[in-house]
Amino acid sequence: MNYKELADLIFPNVKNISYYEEKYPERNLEEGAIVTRFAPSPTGFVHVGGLMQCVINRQLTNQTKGVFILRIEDTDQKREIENGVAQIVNAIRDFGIEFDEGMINETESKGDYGPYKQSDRGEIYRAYAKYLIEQGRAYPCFATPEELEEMRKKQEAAKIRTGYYGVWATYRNLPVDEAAEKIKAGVPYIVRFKSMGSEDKKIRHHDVIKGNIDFPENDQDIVIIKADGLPTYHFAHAVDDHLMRVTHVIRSDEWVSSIPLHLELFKTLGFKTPKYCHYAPILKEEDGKKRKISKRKDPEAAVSFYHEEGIPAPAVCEYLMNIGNSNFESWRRANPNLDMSNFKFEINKMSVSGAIFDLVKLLDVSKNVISKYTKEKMYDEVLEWAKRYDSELENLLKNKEYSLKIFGIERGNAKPRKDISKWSDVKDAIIYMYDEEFEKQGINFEYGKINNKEEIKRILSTYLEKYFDINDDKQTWFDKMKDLSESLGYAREVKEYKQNPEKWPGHVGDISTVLRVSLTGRQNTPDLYEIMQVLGKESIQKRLNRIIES
RNA sequence: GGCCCCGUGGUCAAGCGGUUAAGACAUCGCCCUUUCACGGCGGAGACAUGGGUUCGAUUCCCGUCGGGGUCACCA
Repeated sequence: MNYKELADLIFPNVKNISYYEEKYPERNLEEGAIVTRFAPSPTGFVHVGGLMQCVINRQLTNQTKGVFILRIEDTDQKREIENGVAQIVNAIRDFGIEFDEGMINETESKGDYGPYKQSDRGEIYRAYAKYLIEQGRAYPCFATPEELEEMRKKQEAAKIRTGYYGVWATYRNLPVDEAAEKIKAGVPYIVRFKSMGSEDKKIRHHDVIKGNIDFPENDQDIVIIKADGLPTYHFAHAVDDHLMRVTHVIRSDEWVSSIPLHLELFKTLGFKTPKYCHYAPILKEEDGKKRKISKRKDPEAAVSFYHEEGIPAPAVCEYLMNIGNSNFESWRRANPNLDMSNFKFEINKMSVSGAIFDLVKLLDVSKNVISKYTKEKMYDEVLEWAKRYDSELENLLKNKEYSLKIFGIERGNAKPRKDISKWSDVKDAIIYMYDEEFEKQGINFEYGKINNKEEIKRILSTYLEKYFDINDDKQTWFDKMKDLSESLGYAREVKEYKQNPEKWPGHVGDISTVLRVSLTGRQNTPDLYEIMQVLGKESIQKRLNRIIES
C-alpha cells in the first residue's frame, strides 16, 4: 500500500483539490486591493478588540476597494451559542459596519467564496488533508490523549521541549500498511501534519506591523483533522484564507508564535502566503500590571457596554481608530467635519505594544462627537437610546417640540456645549427643564454665597416685579441683571467687586447664581438666558413664586 | 522553563545618531464682559537599567530588570 491508497482509505469520497482551486479563482480586483476577514467563533459576544479589528478592516478594504469577509470559525462546538452569528452581525452593524461577504445570520450568507462557516466546509478540509496524505505530508496518528499526556510529562521531567515532534512523533513513520490495518480495525485516530522543519534552523519572517521576526522553524506535527472530523484552527486558517483569496491576515498578536507553523502549512499546501499583520491587543491595567482586557472581568470588553452607556457608535469607532493609528487624532483636528472614512489608515503604523484602554479619553472623543450633532440628531439618538435603556427619559422626551428646544441650548454655534459625553448623561442634564420633574425636587437647594432665605426672596421678588421680561434680548436681560444687583446693594461689575470686596456683600454673579439655582436647582448649568427662554414666562414665574411664597 | 515580542510623562503617543524630547487625554494655575462647560494662555510631569559603538546616544549592539504572548484533538 502507498500514500495514495492510504489517503483513499481515510477519505474515500472527496474531490480533488483542483476542483476547489478552480471554483475559487484569484479575485479580479484593483491593484493594491486588500481582502481580509473577521473570523470569530459564534459565541454571540463581540469583544472591543474584535470591533477594533472590524473598524480597521472596514477602513482598509474601503480605501483599497477590497473585500471584507465575515467567516465563522465554529470548529469548536463548545463555543457555539444559539443565534451567535446573528448577534455578532447585529452588534457590528450597530457600529455602522457591514461585511461585503460572509455569513449574514446562522444559515444565510452572501458572496462567491463560501461556505463562510467552517462547519459547512468539511469536504474542503478533507480534500486538502487527503492531498497532504497523498504527498506523504500528513498521516494518521493513533496516540490516545493519555499517551500524549504521558509523553508530555516525560518531556517536562527531562526538561526538554514538549510536543509531538521528531522522535516523539511515534506514528510519524508508521508503515502505511500498519496504519491501514489499524484503521480497518477501527482504532481511533486523528490526522497530523508531517513537518519537515528543524528546530535548529532559523527563518526570518516579515510582519507588516511588527517588522522582521526570527524564529526557529516549526517541527511540530500538529493535528490538522480532529477526532470529530473538523479541522484545527491552523489548518482551517491555511485552507480558508487561501481559498477565500485573503491578502492580509490581520489578527491579534497572540498568533505570532504560530507563524512558523502557518508558513510551513502554506508552503506545503502550495499556497501563496498572505501578508501577516499582528497587532497588539487592547490592555487593561490592574494592580500596576497590564493584561488583556477580559470578557469576564471588564464590562468595557463587550461592545454592548458602549451601547448600554449610550456612547455613540461613531465615537467608539473614532477612539478605536485612534488606538490603531494614533495619527488619526491630528487628522481629526485638521479635518473636524470630515467623515472618518476619509482618514487614510496605514497598517504599518499600528503600534507594536498594546495600549491600555482609556475610558476617559473615549468620553472626551465622544463629547466632541456629540457636540457636533444638531438638536434634531440629538433628539433622535437620545430617544432611540432611551427607548431601550431608560423609560423615564423616554417619557420626558415625549414632548418633542419642547425637548428639541432644550437640546438646542448652546448648540449649533461656534462653541457648542460639551457637557454631555454619553446618552446616559442626558437625563440629569435636562430633567430640571421639565416643570413636573422640577417640582418633585422640592426647594431645598444648595445656594452659593448668598444663602439667606429672606435675602433670596427679596432678590427674586424684586427681579420678578421690576426686571423680568421674557421678551428681552440677551443684552437687555444681561444689563437688567446688573441693574438688579445695583439696586439691591450689590456690585454691578465683578471686576469692581474684586478690587474692593469689602464695599459690597456680593456681585452680579452672586445675584445671578441665586436666580440660576432658584430656576434650576443647581449652580452649574448652561447659559441661563437661553434656559429662561426655553422655560418661558409662566414656568419662570411659577418656579420663583414657589420660593418667594415658601 | 523554551521560543517570540515589547519598555518615551498617570494614559495614548511623535521621534528613526546632534531636538529647548512634539501633540492629545488627565491634572494644576490664570484669563474668558455672571456659574458650569467650551475656548485661550501657562505650569508640573518621561526616554526602565548597566555596559559598549561613536566626537555625540532616547535613537545602534550586548547584558540586566520589568511587562506581555505562546507552548491543546481551543480558537
